[in-house]
Amino acid sequence: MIALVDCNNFYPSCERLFNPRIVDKPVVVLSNNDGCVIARSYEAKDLGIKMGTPAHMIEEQLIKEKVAVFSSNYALYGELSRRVMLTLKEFVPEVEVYSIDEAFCKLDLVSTEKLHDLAVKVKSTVKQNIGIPVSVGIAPTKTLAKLANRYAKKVAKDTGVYVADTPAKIEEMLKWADVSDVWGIGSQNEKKFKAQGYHTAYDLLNANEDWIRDKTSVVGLRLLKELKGLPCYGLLEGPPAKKMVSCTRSFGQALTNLQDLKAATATYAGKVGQKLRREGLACSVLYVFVMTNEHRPRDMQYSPGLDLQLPVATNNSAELISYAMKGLELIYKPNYRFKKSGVVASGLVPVDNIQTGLFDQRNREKDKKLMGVLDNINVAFGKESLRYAVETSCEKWRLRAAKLSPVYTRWTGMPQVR
DNA sequence: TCTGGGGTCCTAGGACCC
DNA sequence: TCTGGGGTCCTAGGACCC
Repeated sequence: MIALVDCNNFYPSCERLFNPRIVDKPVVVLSNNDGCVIARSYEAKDLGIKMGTPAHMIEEQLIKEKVAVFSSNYALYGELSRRVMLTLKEFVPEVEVYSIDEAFCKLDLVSTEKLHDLAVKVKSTVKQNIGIPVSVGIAPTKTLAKLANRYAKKVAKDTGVYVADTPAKIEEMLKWADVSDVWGIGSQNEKKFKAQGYHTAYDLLNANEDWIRDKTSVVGLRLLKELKGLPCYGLLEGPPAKKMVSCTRSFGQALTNLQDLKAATATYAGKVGQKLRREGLACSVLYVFVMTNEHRPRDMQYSPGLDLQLPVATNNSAELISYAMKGLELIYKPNYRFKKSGVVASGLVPVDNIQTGLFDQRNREKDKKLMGVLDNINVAFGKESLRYAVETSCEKWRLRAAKLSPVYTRWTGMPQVR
């Protein structure tokens, strides 16, 4: 059996933890740049605030309904997530951290009678130790466990736990679930399934496999098997090797001139370097892109990108920045209002496995030391203590984050009592 | 009237996830 | 004026090889 433990309204729950005044109030958390709503408390959901709604479109409602609004504070959420996951690992040895707010746990060693009690215990311990409410769904496969978790949240609310360990309990859940509730069925496939007359997850059990295969490829077939209780996905312990690393951002306001774009994009390239070094990886392909604002149809649109093949795989910020700048110069055209740019590294290889080039001029040992120093200084003295000149910080493109709460889990973010 | 077969690799685009 | 960011997987089709 597999459990899916999922934090309830994770980001709002994190904000509430250090701000008891908003415990019963509607809370929303905004995306980067304070753009749109990406997390809501139950109270905010009840007000009809939808996921992904642009904040500026519901500004009046937020004020009128006295909704507590926060910019996203990933440093805080990441730390609380880490603590929740540590607590889970005290109960179960095999835990797959699936995302910032959920984890699969393998429960093969737990007898059937004890599953429910264990789930209840996990839930109360996380609440007691960390302060974050979670729901637990238990079932024979990952896909069913996801569904059981949803069922626990929406139907078995009193306990927040649902154990789908018998055919009857699985059937009850499948008959309740809309096809769009199933893990792996997004909006496109929802349309296809419903047009064919499949509305609930239960309807899918008897669906024609050739049809499923034709419309949704092997992905759909696996999903079907999982719904029938035949596991296709095992527990993945430890994160799988990364295939790409990126840093892309919308700007606080549109940028037109090359210098501003360079400043922003160089910063992203530097960040990519940092991330690669943290993972012990180097990249052999670097993709750079800029984008105009597609939400402004009357603006001229131009969203080019360019792949650069690097002669020698690298994670050196200076080198990545210089390639990114070269790419940017090639794709840049004046007079467009650019809203976003980004840098994506792929062709990743472990650093100790880099093929050196015959004509390579760089002193890579020296580079490595320099990057080590750069990273250490930035860890010790805060994020951007040391950076390359081209990464000039600039109010024009800097993200908006007007409603950022403190990182309460750091010394500098501790609430003070006067 | 007739135009092989089998295979690999790469890429763009679509769909999905949180 | 204001609409997020970071990922993964699969497929079809083209290029290329022998």
